[in-house]
Amino acid sequence: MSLQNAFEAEFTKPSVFLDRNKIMPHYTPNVLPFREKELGDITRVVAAALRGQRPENLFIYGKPGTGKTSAARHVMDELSVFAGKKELKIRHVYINCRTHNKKYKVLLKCLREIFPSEPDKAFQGYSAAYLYEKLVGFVRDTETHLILVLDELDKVRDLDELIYSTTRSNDELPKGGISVIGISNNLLFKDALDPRTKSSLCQQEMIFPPYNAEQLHTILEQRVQEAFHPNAVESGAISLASAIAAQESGDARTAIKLLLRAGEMADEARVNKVTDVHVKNARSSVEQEIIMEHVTLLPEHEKLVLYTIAALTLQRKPIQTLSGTKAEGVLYSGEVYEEYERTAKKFKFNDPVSARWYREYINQLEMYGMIVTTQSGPGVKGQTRFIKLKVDAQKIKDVLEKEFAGA
DNA sequence: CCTCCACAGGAAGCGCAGGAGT
DNA sequence: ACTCCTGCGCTTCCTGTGGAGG
Repeated sequence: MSLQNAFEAEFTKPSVFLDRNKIMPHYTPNVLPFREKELGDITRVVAAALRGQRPENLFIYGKPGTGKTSAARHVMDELSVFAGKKELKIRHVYINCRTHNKKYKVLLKCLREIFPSEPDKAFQGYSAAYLYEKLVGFVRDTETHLILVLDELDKVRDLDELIYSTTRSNDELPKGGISVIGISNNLLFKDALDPRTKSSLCQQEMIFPPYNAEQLHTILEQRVQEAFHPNAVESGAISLASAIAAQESGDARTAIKLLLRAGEMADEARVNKVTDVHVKNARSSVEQEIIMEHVTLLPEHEKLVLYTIAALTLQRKPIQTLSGTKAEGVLYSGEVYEEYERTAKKFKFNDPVSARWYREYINQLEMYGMIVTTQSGPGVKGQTRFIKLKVDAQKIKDVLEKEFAGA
């Protein structure tokens, strides 16, 4: 009866997973199939540092989930190991520019990586010029080849200045130097750059093409071997997952996510085999997950509108016959707006948006695929739209209720 | 047929934050 | 560091549309 039994049950609960970590989205595998050429190219560029030359800057771009980050990290890790063995002065710092989206933040992150022993607040509050001098000073004094791997480079606001700084620094450095490996998934981004920045950053450039279904299949098979128990995944499941991902974007990350969810679903159902049915269900689950992430990023009042729709949908249990026949879960545009006004007040949000803007929100929610609307045909007075929720009402309500309460 | 209803969605304009220009 | 400008979220006002009802 005790919790010990519950723990025991959890502990010994059978699972299709051998090592779940190996199939998490952020796990970097140590083999990258179909990227031999790309790995070789990156290696060739950075290998200049082994000969004491400054590697040229490299710009990598390709769609999400094509292995750009994994490839760059893999090469750099290997390079560091090799350099360590040969006692060469080569360092690299990986920085994701989504969170470090300004020159200052990049410099700061960089210094903290290089001087981890300094107290937390070191460098905080110093000017960008000071940070820059400190970094250049480090490179000069130690004659290091420093390679900055800047992921999601297009997120940096003052990129021109950042690139200019690193380029200029190399003129002041007789030995050692700073190189940049830039990574972006925005293919148009390169053309919008300042010409000087562009020529500096794109001394070398590479494109990572999307994977096709066949390649995704191989990638998944290999991951399955590491992450799942032998024979725990049917080959049909792998085929379906790779087909879905290939059709959607050639994105290895969604393919992997798909199998992860499918595995979890098999565990929940307490079966020891992952089948294509699990993958099929996982697909909608992954889609819902993406939608849920999307929901939390919506503007406040758009969330309120969506919440209202969810609440009304739940409240209207089966079929309501107030004035004729209403199909299940279908709401009038007008009644939703009225209820939304009340909801907004209930949660202490000052003045609700106008009815006009509310309609704009409805259009947006439809575009996101969270609701569908249909024109009111004969049988209803006036011209209005019927609104129907396309995602799990209870889930939406729970998530948003928690959020409103927290705020 | 005309009118009212209950909306849809276009046009203009307003206040604000952030980027460009100086 | 200052103003200027622009884009964005939103309101106000308005015209359009399809059915209900007299």
